Amino acid sequence: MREQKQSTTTDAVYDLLCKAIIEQALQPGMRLPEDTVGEQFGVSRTIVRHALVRLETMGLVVSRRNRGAFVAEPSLEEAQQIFAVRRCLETEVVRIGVKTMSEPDFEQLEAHVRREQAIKGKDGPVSIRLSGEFHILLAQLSGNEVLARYVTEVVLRCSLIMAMYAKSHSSDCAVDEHSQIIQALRAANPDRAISLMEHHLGAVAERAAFKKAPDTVESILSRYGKELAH
Amino acid sequence: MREQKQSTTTDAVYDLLCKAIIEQALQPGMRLPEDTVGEQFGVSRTIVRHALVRLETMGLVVSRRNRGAFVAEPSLEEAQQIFAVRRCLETEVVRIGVKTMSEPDFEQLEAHVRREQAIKGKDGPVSIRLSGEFHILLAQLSGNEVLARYVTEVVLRCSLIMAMYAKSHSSDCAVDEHSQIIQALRAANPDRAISLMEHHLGAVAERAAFKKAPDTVESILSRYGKELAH
DNA sequence: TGCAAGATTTTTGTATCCAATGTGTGAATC
DNA sequence: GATTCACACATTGGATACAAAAATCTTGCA
Repeated sequence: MREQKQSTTTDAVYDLLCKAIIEQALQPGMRLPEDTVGEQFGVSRTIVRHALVRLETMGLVVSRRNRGAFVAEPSLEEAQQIFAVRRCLETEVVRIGVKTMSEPDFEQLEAHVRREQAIKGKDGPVSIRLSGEFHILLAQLSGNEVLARYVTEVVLRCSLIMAMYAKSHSSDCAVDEHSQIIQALRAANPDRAISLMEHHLGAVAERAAFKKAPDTVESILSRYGKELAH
Repeated sequence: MREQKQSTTTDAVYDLLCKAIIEQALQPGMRLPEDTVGEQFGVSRTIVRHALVRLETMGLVVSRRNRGAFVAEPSLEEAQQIFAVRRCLETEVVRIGVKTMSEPDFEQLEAHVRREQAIKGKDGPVSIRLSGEFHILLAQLSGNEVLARYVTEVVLRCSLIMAMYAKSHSSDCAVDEHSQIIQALRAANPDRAISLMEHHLGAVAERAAFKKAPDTVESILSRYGKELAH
């Protein structure tokens, strides 16, 4: 999910936490006490803190002073903003992609889509993660590493949003759309690739925007529950 | 430059280092030993490390394992990539801005431009910083906080790039262009605003791309100097 | 019984300490 | 005299320890 150079302990903890959040093992609003996490992974708080700092700058956790870190609970407004940025960035990805990508890249993407199809409908959270990783891979293959980093960030945050708001991630059409995007890229058809991407992201955003009620109320209550309950 | 809520010591150190790098007080390639920085600011290495982690995720410093942190020296290729992302993001800023921004926002921007004009030509590094802060302010006024955060990042990195590659930052035209962008926004003319922004960033990127020789060779030599000198 | 104020406990913020790794210098050998 | 190896030094990676702040629990009082 990240660069492989010389992974330090911090990187490992970061990756694990990241994955756990995306796969909803750690749910939005959940507290992340430093020593609890540290004990679980067998590392000291120092490491955990570093990982949490990185997760915070990414927007996957928020931390309040002297209160600790919590898994982020993006509001609907924030979600809209993230989707807007994502649309903007990914449009750029395909714009570059049609010019720079070649056959091996397409094959790599298709291999990924096959993996998505294999797990389709079986494991929701993993399905969401794989779906996101398609976009991350696409961004990486564009060759612009800076762009890829930002896309990685917004995609991860979108995964969190989907986990929060989309009741059941019906990823059926999504996988198909991924294939179509690859085809448009292979055909070096920028307009079609861009419009497909826009449509695809629009669909994803809509799925998120409508099914909001149940999970959200609960998670908000979990924050203010003490005051409201009395 | 960042959120004001409850700034911890780490935030303060981060801000100072950030500013120092942007204003070229800390030049590209310069080492940042943790305890040296810590002594200067009167804090322990722990704090400095956290600040450095954040600066690294932002791309302003790079750190090599067991070697320490260095002020980043973006390559020309990296610079191109950053500019591409910046163009993409800032285009989105004005696209949103023409729809959401109102008179008070324009006045705030104009006030900033006046500050830019006041210092024009006097203090190069500060001029670069102010020039960048115009774009950051613009992004913040767009209302999309996520977008604003990314714009902040790329603008800061661009400032570093300008510091490295642009021999003398002739900000004369830049300030004018800022004013023109405000006018286009006020006239709610998206096409003109976007094209102005594109042109403006294109000009900035070009200034960076052409004047590369002297500073770069020097800074590269400073890294490999030991081997080459013998 | 309900509220409030203080004490306790938990958890973060920060500093210091030890170990591991990389760098540079210097001596020994070819 | 040049090259290579080894040892000492400096600096980071990581863990532990201490202090401060927040949350919780308890107890006293109305």
